[in-house]
Amino acid sequence: MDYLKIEEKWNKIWEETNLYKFDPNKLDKKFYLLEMFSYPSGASLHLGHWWNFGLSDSFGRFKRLQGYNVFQPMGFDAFGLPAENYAIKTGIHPEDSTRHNIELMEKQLRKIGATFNWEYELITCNPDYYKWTQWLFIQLYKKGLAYQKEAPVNYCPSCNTIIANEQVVDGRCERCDSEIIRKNMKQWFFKITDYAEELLSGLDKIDWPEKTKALQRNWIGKSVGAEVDFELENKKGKLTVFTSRADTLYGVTFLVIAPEHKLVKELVTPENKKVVDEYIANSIKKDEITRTSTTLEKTGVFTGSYVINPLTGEKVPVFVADYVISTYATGIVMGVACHDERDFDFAKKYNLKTKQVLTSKDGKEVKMPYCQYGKLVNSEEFNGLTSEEAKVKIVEKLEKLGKGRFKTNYKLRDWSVARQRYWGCPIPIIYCDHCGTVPEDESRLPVKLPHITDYKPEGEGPLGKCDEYMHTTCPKCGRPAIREADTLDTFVCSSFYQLRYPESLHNDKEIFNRDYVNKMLPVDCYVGGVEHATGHLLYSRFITKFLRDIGCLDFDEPFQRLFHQGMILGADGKKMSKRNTSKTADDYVNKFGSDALRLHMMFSLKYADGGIWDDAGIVHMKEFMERVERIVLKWGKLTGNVNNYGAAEKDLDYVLHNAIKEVANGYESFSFNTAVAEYMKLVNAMYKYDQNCEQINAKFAKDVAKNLLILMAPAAPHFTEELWEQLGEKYSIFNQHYPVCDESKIVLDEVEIAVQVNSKIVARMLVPTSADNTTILNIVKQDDKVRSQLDGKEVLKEIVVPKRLVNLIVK
RNA sequence: GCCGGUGUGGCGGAAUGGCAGACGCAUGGGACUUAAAAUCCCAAGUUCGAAAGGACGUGUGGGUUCGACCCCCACCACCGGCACCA
Repeated sequence: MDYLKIEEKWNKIWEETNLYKFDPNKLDKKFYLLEMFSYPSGASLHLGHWWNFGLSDSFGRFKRLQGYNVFQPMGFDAFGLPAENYAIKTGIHPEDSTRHNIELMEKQLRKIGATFNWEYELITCNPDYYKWTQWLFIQLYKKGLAYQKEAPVNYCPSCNTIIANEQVVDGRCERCDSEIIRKNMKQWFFKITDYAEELLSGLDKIDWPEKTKALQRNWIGKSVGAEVDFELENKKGKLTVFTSRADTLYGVTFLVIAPEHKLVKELVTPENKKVVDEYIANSIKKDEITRTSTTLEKTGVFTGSYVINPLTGEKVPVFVADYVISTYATGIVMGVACHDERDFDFAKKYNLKTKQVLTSKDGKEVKMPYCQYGKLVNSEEFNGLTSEEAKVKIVEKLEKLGKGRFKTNYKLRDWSVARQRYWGCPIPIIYCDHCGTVPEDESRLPVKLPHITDYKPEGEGPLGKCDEYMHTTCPKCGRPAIREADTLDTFVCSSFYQLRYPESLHNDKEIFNRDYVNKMLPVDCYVGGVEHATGHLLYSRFITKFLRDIGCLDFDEPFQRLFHQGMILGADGKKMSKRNTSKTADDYVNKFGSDALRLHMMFSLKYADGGIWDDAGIVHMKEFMERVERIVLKWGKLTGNVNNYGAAEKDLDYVLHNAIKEVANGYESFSFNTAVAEYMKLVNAMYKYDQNCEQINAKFAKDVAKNLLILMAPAAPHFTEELWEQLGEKYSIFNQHYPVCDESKIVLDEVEIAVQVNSKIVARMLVPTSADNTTILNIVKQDDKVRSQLDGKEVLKEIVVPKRLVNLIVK
């Protein structure tokens, strides 16, 4: 078989006959399968793309055979730094290079022969798409969820832009590996923190890998505790701390405030000012150099001020120390030297007072610092309570005194969305001298990104240099006004694309139709890498919940099921790239065909784990296909009139129906390797039957051959379609229905059981599958070998595991 | 440090608590052939044994169970994430 020819042939026919067209009117059995769309980077498609798109496509084809109306759209996340950096490197305008790359990638993606619904293609840099990105921004702005504030941001001096927390890896830029600087800048944020609790609790109702849920939980970082107010000693005012260990409140011997905290200035007494200023200057510098080191010794300086413990009335000194983070909770921490590791180190270093307020629950002596829960001591009326009890009782008392309250904190920060770059979605905000900050009028959307030539990033949005873009009129008062020069983080663009896909064709009136989106979503299965766990996957959930709250849709979660593929790696164990693969996907396709490549990928590595690419087996996959071809063509054209259904037929039927069951299980769980193994087992059994039967039951054999083709269709689409035609069957194999497993065929009449006496196997025998436990025991006990083992001894206990094993325990 | 995951032959990898290593690669052998290629078949965890057969085997140590790769406890190694989060 000429694989290249048949691939070309069927790709063409499938396209011309619209075989995979999604029917928007048949939604009762729709299946929305989505693969994370990709950046149109300049490189040509490599094996990793085949791995990602080809294999999830096989899953889609399997669902199609099961009778689902599969919706599997494809598109491009076309804005953003990679596309722009590539453009800067090559000197070609981002728009031109992006369009060119999309064209190139699209052509190659089509070659995979995947059943993508290209007619729904989305490209995020198209005005008819980013119109809705801007619309979304405006809705968030109207609800107060898009806002500007002066905030410390991660600034990459090489890319000349602010980047999100998620894009900082070990204090470095994930793109260019430069050291990140912390800077205070006026920035646009989305208030994702408003949804922290729901983003957390929603995880319980979706079918996602535990790993990913754990990552998000960790990232959201819920911490239940209390706020406690400490009055200043000699002045009016108070310092509020957050603690999850209110049970240790009686043990507070100092307070620590973050160097960047606003109140530091007020706390510093004149005689301490010089030291404190120096310390702050130092720690801010340290921030830039080694922010992430946890082994760093705890340092700090005394401010000169004291506060009063609200319960004990004790005077407590206040320190500035950079082990306290200004952006988490209140930025002030109570120091309990005896019951916190860090506070202990700090107190020891500066010779501060310590006070033990906890002992172990069982009264054993404890070693300092004792950080576990225990029993309270030195805590007045709370003595004797457990930590768990005291955490509640103490805060209740503080509430009565008006000096504290229960409080829950989250590590999650608001989402920084502005980028000082050119190639992104323009922020639809206008600054008017009379009206202030005004969102663009929705009727004037999209705010088009101008085609400019000087797009090099220089710390401020390059759009600022484009007068025609910047100067506009205020949508409120009509007077001249200035536009926002920044563009949006691409994660904004990709936070709702799954909602827009179903209607990308025809709805230019609204972001999507409410009824229709409710029927099409959530996405039934979302496939993509785990690297987006705390980025895209969290943002999409947030935006979905927001759109629900403003009445655009009625569901809570965008992706019902999520599956992460593993990554396919080069010979050096590193991410696949041109450098570490000597052969491209095209090389393999040309030599063995795309079906063989796909089958080999499915079989040789676990989809969930990935691993190092090894092409050694691919030639054998081609041989396997030839093996299939020979037997299928032989059996499919048999004309004998033997109608016997004997032991051989029964055996083969067993293998077939077992395969029907296991192949389905394999696809459902993305265990493609075991699905392919089942094909091989079935083919082996067919050859055996072919050899061992003098006369072949032609009708039966034909049926097995056809079933094999249908089972294999998702894994080798062109190949099976061609054979299907050669058998004279009607176009197309993908209109067939996945065979039904006849359970009765995979139950054997007789089953071998092992008889154990005291856990030692003494005999093996055949018993009817239908026999119940009593019958089996009777048969067993009559057996000579068993009787001799029992030797008249009394049976204490009989265990019968149907179909497998009998165990007699004797005295 | 905390959270999550993984650990099975020379290799990729299978096993609702029930004959561990399916299926395949690499390996060895056989049939067909003048020969080779192609094709088809067989063997194969380790170890002792000529063989029949036995012993040991799923990172380590315990436990539950008639029975554990699988469940529980402790530990080790590797991978991933978070990391001074109060």
